[in-house]
Amino acid sequence: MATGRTHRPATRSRGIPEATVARLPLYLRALTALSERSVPTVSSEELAAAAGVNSAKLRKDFSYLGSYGTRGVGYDVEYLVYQISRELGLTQDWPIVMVGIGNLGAALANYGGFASRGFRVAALIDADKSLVGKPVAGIPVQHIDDLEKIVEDNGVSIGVIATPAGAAQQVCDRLVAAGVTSILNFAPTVLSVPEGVDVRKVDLSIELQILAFHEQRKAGEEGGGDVEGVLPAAAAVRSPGAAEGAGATSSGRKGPDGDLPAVMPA
Amino acid sequence: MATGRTHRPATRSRGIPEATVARLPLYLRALTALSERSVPTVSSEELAAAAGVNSAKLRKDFSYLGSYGTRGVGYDVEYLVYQISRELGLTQDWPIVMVGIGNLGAALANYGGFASRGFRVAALIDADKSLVGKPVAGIPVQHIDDLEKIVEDNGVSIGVIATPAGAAQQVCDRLVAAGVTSILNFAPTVLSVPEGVDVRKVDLSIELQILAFHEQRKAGEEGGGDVEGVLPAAAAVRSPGAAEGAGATSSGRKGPDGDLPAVMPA
DNA sequence: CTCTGTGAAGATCTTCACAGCT
DNA sequence: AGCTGTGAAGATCTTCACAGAG
Repeated sequence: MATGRTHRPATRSRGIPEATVARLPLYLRALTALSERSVPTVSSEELAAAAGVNSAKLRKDFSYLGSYGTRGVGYDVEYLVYQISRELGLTQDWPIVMVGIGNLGAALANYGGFASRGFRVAALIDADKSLVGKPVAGIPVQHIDDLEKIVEDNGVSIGVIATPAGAAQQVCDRLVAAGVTSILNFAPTVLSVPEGVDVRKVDLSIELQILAFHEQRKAGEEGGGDVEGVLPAAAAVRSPGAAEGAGATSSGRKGPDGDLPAVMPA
Repeated sequence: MATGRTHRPATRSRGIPEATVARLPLYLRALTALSERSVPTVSSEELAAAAGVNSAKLRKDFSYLGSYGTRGVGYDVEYLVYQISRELGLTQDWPIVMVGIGNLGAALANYGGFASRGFRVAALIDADKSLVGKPVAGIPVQHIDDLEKIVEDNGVSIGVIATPAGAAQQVCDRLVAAGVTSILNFAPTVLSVPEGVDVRKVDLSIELQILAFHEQRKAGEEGGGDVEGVLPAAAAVRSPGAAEGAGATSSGRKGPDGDLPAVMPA
């Protein structure tokens, strides 16, 4: 998980397992697709296949939400879409601010998925004055000097950081001070936040490194000479479904030459 | 997992837990930073703090790699950087191809983290002919018709998909057929791949939804019991912060495949 | 009979706490 | 002393397999 300053303490209240929460969006997407095709019901088997998980896991996940299925039949698509949306809090409007409008920030701003899922880009913020006023994805970029005001005026509680690594912590501190309590961090840095603030991190460098690890394992190795225990013939490979991540991984590292802002500064 | 068996993740001395592998890049980044400051050694406590994990976990993780520390002292930074790099397979060159050069693809291509170690963008590929030949991040975009040739000529085994959701599976199939065995998918779709191929997914929409879930939790139970949901009639809209919006969401219609392209179509 | 919901078993991952090297 | 390395306990997550609703 990518929760920054973890929160283990809290009372084990009526909670849905974190692993399950991480999969709900996946189910929701599959269900939405079915809904658009006017499919009325699905079995756990079918839905699981569409979401890329196994059916037992899916049924177990749903069991934490309640008994929304019908034995011998399956699940009502519309009803389930609604229940999951509600559970995820998507039945309400979430204004978000995005800080750092470089290549990545622009790509994120253009990401259609926001609007359709209860998220609304309330503001785009950057430190580069030459960008201010310029519209990106139809939204004019505002200067970072106004960050606090923007957050407060819009009642923003979720912020997205797509600045270079060096600016991330500072931006994070300001967002938190202004009232943001959930942050999605694209900068390759570990953010430290006070308790109560959630941080999820997305870093492509880490993802690539993990792939490289497995790739290395697949390709026969040369000098290494470890192998020994590997089964001949078919090497054990991770099941594709397992690659599904709770998302959030993190990191990236500095390079000899350039640092690696998650994206270009401006 | 689509069809078959779940593989027994072969338990061998060389088998590093997946959770550990996912953290190695984090440690590597922290170590690289220390290395650049010419710090000779670090204790598990210090390094753990820099990486954002607890020290017991870090020591346990390192124990899978071997005994690279010195009791009473700590770990030699340079040595550890090397060992982790080697373990992750970063001591070799990994040519990668990126398919789908829209906003996101361009952002990724410009991502400095690639070049700085192990990864090399061998080619940028897009289906849009008007983009072909145009340099992005200094690399000329090539047409997707040449995908197979490009992959083969460059010995590419890792591909990055940043196309719209609708094109992802097809691109994936072609990459795999051409020899790619590891894929980093940014398109909001579940890719199905043959056994032996690894897929990792990065999905912004999912990350935001997970944050929304936790955010909703924090918002407190100001209202009263949520529970018991009725069918999607009037969605309850509750604003998290001060101001508020009124967009109900749930199952709004939107793009073609019900989902959002990770970025502008290529 | 079909397919959900779930107790229980199994597999992983995390944390503790301390033996043992330096 | 200080700090690593690790068995063992604990917490989570996954999978099995079947009772039982429809």
